[in-house]
Amino acid sequence: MKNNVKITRIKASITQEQLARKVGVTRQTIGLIEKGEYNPSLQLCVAIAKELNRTLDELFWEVD
Amino acid sequence: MKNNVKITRIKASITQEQLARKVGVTRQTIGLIEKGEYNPSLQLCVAIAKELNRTLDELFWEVD
DNA sequence: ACCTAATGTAAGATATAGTTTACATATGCA
DNA sequence: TGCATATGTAAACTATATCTTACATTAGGT
Repeated sequence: MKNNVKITRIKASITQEQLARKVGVTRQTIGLIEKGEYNPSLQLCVAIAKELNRTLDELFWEVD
Repeated sequence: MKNNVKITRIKASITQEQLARKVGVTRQTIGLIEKGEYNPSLQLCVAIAKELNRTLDELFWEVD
């Protein structure tokens, strides 16, 4: 479940905590997704993408 | 959780059962995803997209 | 009308995403 | 050095995606 969330979030200059609040999950959940240790729900992926002004493909499609 | 899975699957001329087997879930799961009643995992979305020769965005991004 | 394949749907069980709480560590700044 | 913010991580809990089994319905073909 590798993805571009971490690099994109850092470019956007927001913390895990801020992103988590915006998309309605906890900081830990964002941390685990960034590490690729979770298989997040589609709904959450969409929320994260919108918050970071990206699309699903940009964050989650064929990373690596 | 509206999406383009059903229309894309039908265009590809395969049944729910066939798609389900290919991506490793049951027919019921595909049926509920097509109805928009599930919030599928990213992993499953990716598997479905690849099987239907589409990307995440084409099947799940800003449908409607 | 009959038969078959495809789909809709529902109840109970299981796996795992996501939460909560808590503590440790790293980093920048006064 | 000391403090505050950001992040890593872990255990126990809760919510829900997904499975299993089962039956009903629909549509196409003969």
